[in-house]
Parts: sequence; structure tokens; C-alpha cells
Amino acid sequence: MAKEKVNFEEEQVRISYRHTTSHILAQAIKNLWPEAKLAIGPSIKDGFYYDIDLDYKINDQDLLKIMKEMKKIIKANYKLERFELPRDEAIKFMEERKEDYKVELIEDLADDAVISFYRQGDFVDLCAGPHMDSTGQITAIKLTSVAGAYWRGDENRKMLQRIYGTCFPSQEELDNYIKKIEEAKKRDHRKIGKEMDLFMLNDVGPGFPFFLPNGMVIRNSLENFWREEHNKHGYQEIKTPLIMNEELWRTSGHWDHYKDNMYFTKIDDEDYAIKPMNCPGAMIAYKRKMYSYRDFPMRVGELGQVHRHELSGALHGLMRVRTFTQDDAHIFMLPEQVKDEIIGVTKFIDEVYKLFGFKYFVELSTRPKDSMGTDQEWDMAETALSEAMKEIGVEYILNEGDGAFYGPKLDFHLEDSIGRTWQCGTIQLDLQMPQRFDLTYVGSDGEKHRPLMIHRVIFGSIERFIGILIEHTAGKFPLWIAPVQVKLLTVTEAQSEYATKVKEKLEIAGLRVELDIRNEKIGYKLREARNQRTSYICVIGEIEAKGDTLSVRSNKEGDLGTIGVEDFIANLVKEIENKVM
RNA sequence: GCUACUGUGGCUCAAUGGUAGAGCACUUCACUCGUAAUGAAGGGGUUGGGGGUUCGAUUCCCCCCAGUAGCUCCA
Repeated sequence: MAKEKVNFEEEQVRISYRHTTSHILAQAIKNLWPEAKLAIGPSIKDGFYYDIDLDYKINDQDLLKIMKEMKKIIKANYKLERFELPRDEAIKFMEERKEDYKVELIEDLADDAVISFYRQGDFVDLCAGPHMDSTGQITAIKLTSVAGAYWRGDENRKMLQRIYGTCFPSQEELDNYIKKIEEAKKRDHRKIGKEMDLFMLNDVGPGFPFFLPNGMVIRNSLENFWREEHNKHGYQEIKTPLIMNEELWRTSGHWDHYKDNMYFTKIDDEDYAIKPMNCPGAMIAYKRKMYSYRDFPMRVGELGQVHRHELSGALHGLMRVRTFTQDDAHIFMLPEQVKDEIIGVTKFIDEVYKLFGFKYFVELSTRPKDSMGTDQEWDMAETALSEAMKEIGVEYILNEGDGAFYGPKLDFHLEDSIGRTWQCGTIQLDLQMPQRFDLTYVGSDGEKHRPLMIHRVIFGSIERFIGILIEHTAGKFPLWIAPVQVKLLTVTEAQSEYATKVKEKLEIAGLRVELDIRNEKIGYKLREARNQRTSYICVIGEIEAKGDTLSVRSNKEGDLGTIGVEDFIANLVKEIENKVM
């Protein structure tokens, strides 16, 4: 049967195609398990899913069975026919079919909504469309996984079974997609972290990562960079305690709004908490003395380690942990300085992300249900953030009700290797802390006034940022961050002396060098060094020892041929200085 | 936390109702070698923890812990 060519480049076509496949999935499930109740089945990034309520637990074997059934439906080439029903009839229609979830969906539709259905063979689904014309147009399908998902995303409601799948207009495209996912999985930071001996996790502390010597090189490089840049951008630095008493957390509001996520301890019978955020400590530091309006804007940074009791199921390598170091800063300002400060921080974040070649998107989160302050304060704060973004032409996604309990925020999201996004940078305007801690400054009128404040992070958490960096670079870090910058390999023991001298020279130039003079074949040493993702591998044999040269291989560019030792050093020093990716 | 799945030496994985095996890594010896694995020998595991069924459990059952995917929640 000759098929019309489907243009997958067009978004509408892609969505229709996936959406139609999700209907085929639903039909297949109803064929196999008539008692299954259908919830929703949308098209998503890279594929589709369908949520179903079924007592029988679907396993991986069943996915194959379902796929077989789907192929039958595709082969039958049913036409997709759209029809509309008035609300009462629509509800009756789904009630007769015992589709409780569909009934609920129809009941929640707006009064004037058009209630449309799509029919394919004897299967009918409530759906706004659009769809392909017939099931036969679907070519390559694959069901990828089954997982739990709450009905309507509400953890208080029933957990349904969600079947994920993907589909393409040709088998070749599907194969390519699967291959791409397999490749991406090789960049998983948890895998590379183990292979490169960067960090580890252990049952002694789930979600509390250990940083190993190689990982510490990366971490320290990032922290040194952070200090240099913050110096340039006019920041001071402080360090506040990890443990502070109950009263402080009551004053800050964390005790009332964040208790479930906090760890507690007792000291001499007094209640203390381990800090989940750095702001209260920063407030205490601020209050140590009097300030003039001339001191503002005052930017105070802190690499602050926080502990948060995250749900066990949320933990994920370095991306989601229970203790992490925020590259925090609090900026105290006059009202007229707010916009410029927000713009300044946004540009700062952009500079840093660009240096690493990261793509990101921005989200503006507004007032949540559980929050402090008045509507007026929130309006002012939300407006300040959105206007700053407008002024510098940064586009953002609005995420209503997802702000912090003390203020709205701009979040900067980065992607991991398989396209999951993680919030890293954030700028949060806070009208509550200055009030709660009674922060003041003396204005030009000689009176006390309340400063405005923003919290912000750039990396977000050093741990998460390193996780993203590992996946982004696949472990081939920019030279200035790389744990081992150069590895020298001798061909035979005859070159040990020369190699040792080269090593000294490189070390004097400040490079991180390892020397392998083991009595092993060069191929063996080379393989090991390559597996370690060493930035530069230098082979040293008789020729190099005589000519004062190195035979160099870059982990990014491959074989670079023979280079004089002095030139090699100069090149690397320059590469580090320029922070080449 | 919820749903499903997984948990075997440092790592990657195999096997079984009769107390476990490979490769890599590690140690020792030999080989002195030119761009992704030289050969040989050796050491290393109360099969995540606890309980139960059984003559016997690592395997079957229950509970707990941890991990993976997704949901929820978040840097």
C-alpha cells in the first residue's frame, strides 16, 4: 500500500501524528482490556502517552503485546471521523461507556466549549483534535515505558498507569531516534561521574554526595571562577553558619512555610535547624550595623551549603540532592535601583551560561497559594521582574503560582543529555525578609527606610551545575576545568628521565599533569588515558626525547602531531586563560 | 512520598531450591614494546539488610533500605 508522505517538520502534522498514535494506543488497550478506563493521551515532546486506570499492572512484556494490537489497528486503516455533541449528550455518551474520567473532563469544560469526538472503527475518544485522516498513515511506533502518574497531576488523587511511546513517519527515523537516546544515555553524569571518579553516592547518606579528588578539581575551578567574576561585578562575600536556632527560622517564616523540607537538631536542649536557605543568615549579617542609601546597591555573595529533605523519589545523581551549595547572593537596593539590578544579574547569568555554551530558557513564577505578603507587594514585585525582562528583550514562560513563599522569581532552566530541564539560575525579588528582619538604611532625609532585596544564584547549585556540565561536555571538560589536563606516556623506560623533566616544566607552568612510566605497551597506556578523557595525551618515545618535543593527542581534536615542549605549554596556558570550551 | 521495576566481588555482567562464575581492575612474575587491551599466576563475594517457608534459600514469600523511570515536589 503506497502511503502519502508525512511531513514531520511541520509542528501541526507532528502533533496530529503523535496524537493519532495515542488514540491507536487507547483503542489497543480497550481491545485487550475492555474494563480499562481512559484518562488523557496527549502528544508531548518526542512522542505521546496515554493515562489509563486498570487494576491489572501492565509490564514491559505487555508493551509488546499492545504494540502488536496497535499494528493491527494501523493495518485496518480506520478513518478518523470527527463529530460534536451537546454537553448533556456528550456526558451521557461517556457515562454509557463507563468512562468516568472522560465524564469529569467534559463536566469541567467551559459552558460554551465545543465538545468534539473522534471515531476510528468502533473506538471513540473525546478529543479536540487535530488528527490524521486515517490510522493507516501511522508507520513506525514504539512504546517506551510504563510509569505511574496522578490523575490530573494531583498527588491526592488516584495514580493511573501512563504508557509512553513515540512514533515516526518512517522506521529509519524511529531507529535514528532510538539511537540518539542510547547515545545520550552514555553522557549520563552518573555514569561519567563513576568512570572519571568525580563523585559518589553511598547508602550512608542518600542524596548526600561525596566529592572525590577529580570532582574537587572541577568544583574548585568553578568556585575560583565564581569568585573572580563576582569580584569584577562588585560583590562582597560572606559565609554564614549551617545551624541556627528555631527563633531565626520562625522570624524568617521558614518554620511555618518550609518545615517539611528541613532537618532539625537540638543543642543544649534548644531547638535548632540546619539551614535550607542562606537568606536568614544573610539577614543577620546585614543587621550588624547601620547603612546609608549611599551604600546601595550592596551585593553580598555566599557559597552557602544548604540541606533540604527532598522526597526520596525525587533524588537524581547530582541534579537533585539533599545537600548542595548555592552560589547565592543577596542584593540590597533602593526602589529605583531594582530594575537595573535585575537586568545586571540577568546579563551576568547570560555571560556565564554563554561561556559554557549552554542554551537556556527563562520562566517567571508568580504568587503561590502558601505565601506571605499582600497582593499589592506581589503585584509590584512581579511587575518589576517582567518589566526588566521586557526592557532587555528576554522572552520568558509564565509559570503561575510557582513562586517562592516570599516572592516571585525568574528561573533559568538548562537541559540535560536526554532533554530533561533543570532549574539552575534564579532571581527572586523578596519583600518579606527585609520586613520580617526589620532591615533598614538611612535615607537622604535622615530617616530610616526599608531596603528592597533580591536573592539570586547563577550556577544554581554547584552540584547540579556540574551535573549539567558533565552531560553537556560528555566528560570532555574545557581545559581550565579538566581534572587531568595532560598525561605523559613513555614508550619505554628509556624515556623516564626526559618525561619526568617535561612533567616538572608543565607543573611549573601550573598545569595538572600525570606521568605514566609503567612498563606497559604504549597502546595499553593510551587506551587507559583516553578512557579517562584526559584533555591532552602526550606520547614520549626516543624521537621526542631527542628533539625536546611531544607527540600530542587532544581529546577534542584528535592527533595534533609533534609539538615542541615550550610551544605546547604556551598553547595550553593560552587555552586556559581564554577558558576555551 | 506514590506507581512499576531493579539490587550478585572495586566496575560491567552471568548462573542456580543443594552455600556462586567471567571480563576488566588489583597483586606478583616475565616481556622494553610507537598511538584504543602482552602473557602467566594469585588474592578478592556470608549474592543490599532482616524475618519466614524448606532437610537446605543467593534463588520462593513478607518487611525494610537503596537505586532506576515516571508522577508529585524543587536549585
